[in-house]
Amino acid sequence: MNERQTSSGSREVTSSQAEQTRTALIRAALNLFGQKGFDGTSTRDIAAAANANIGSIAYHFGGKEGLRLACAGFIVETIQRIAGPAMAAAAVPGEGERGEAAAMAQIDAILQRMVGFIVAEPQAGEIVQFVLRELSHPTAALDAIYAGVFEPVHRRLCAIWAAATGEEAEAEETRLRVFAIIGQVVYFRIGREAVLRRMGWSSIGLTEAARITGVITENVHAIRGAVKGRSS
Amino acid sequence: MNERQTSSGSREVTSSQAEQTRTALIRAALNLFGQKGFDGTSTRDIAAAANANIGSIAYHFGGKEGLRLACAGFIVETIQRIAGPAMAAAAVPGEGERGEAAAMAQIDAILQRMVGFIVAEPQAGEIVQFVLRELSHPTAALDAIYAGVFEPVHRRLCAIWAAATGEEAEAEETRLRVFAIIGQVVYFRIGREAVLRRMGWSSIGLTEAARITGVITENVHAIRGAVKGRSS
DNA sequence: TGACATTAATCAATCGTTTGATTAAAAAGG
DNA sequence: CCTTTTTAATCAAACGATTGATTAATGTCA
Repeated sequence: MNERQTSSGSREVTSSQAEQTRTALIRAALNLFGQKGFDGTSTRDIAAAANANIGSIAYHFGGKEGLRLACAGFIVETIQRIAGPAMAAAAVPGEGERGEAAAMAQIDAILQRMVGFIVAEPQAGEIVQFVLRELSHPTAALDAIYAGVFEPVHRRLCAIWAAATGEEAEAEETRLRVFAIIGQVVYFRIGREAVLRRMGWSSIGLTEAARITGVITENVHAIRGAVKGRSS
Repeated sequence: MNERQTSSGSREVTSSQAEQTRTALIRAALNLFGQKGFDGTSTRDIAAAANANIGSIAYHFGGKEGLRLACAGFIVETIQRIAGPAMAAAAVPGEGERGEAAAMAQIDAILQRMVGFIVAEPQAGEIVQFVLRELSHPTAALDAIYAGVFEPVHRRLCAIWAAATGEEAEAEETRLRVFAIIGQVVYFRIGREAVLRRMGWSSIGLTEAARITGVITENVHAIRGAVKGRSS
């Protein structure tokens, strides 16, 4: 009942009217859920923001809960699309110090991307907010996001960190270390309001993001140095 | 209408019946707000959990919004009470390397306390959750929490960090650095669900908190070393 | 007694969902 | 090729339930 027909051959592949309605609802819901929370958002607001009818939500997604799950799917697709390239294997340039330096350079690039996206990007704010709410109140939507984003990204970062330090990628310590590094980035979004007030900033744009990236990059390099120098 | 009487002299100082109702409502609200969010919590649930009548909320706090503000006040009092001693001036034992080592030792102690409280303490979870929700959706309650907790704690940490590194306490870089350090701790609460799944943990107790503290402490020491060694 | 506190009942408003009618387009039949 | 039938999609309207707030009556102490 919910699935669009994919029947005979000669049919317009590009967004049917129904597809437009679906994506409009998802976009609106993602925005409102992130901004006012799931419970704080009414289906009427979503429908109005999407220029769709209230009944469309039940028709296309089975209800408000189904729409939330669809938002999670949209997020997974989006993140995989924009974060995939930066996380790619980078054709491991070799073992030894050459490889370590290359891995560290990749970490720098990823950090810059992460800060730019998570902290500064305005259009990504709704996604981050949505995920943060899911993290503090897990539903089935989090399962999809964890499996599609958190798990693969964290695992990849652990591998790169291992390549940069010589540690074991899946060691408990490495996994915790990577979480701590991610935390440095993410907190500037979670604690955004506190950061703005304490720093006297009115917003976090490119300039402020660059300052944040500088400090965090310096931190990560220091940590890497300590971990590496520990073996001696 | 909202204020409790503080009338004649010979009155039992210990919790009057009204005072009990007030604190019961605040405790219940704090718990439920943190668990299900402000919009997700009904005044009926709060009253039921506090064994009080629905009307009591309007009577004592003027409404649901007033109760949220009262929760913020309760949080400020609580944090100041349990975090105050650890943050205290520690009677600065002197300048030079002696002072730096002492400051670093105090940072270690504070880190351990912070992780233990923010990440592991179950009864503090509701407070953290409440604050996190306020951070992502600021109301007047956040103003109280920022002024009573965030600002003084962050400022104090900056001062201690300055004493441990020789940097300037209120420099932009120092403030950002302290935020990054706090972020390492806080993320293990925000991303709790993701951490649990990735680490294969079923909960974060004393054992897990100790592992986290170990990694973060190592990180902070590495960062301090890099910042100090930079001047050469 | 009189001010404070609690209670049950009720209010209008809003919630998510469901309904039946309507439209447009594709499928089927000859 | 034209007609008939079926299906997908949207819409306005209304549903029952729940929301925060208010009220008037009652209870409770000093």
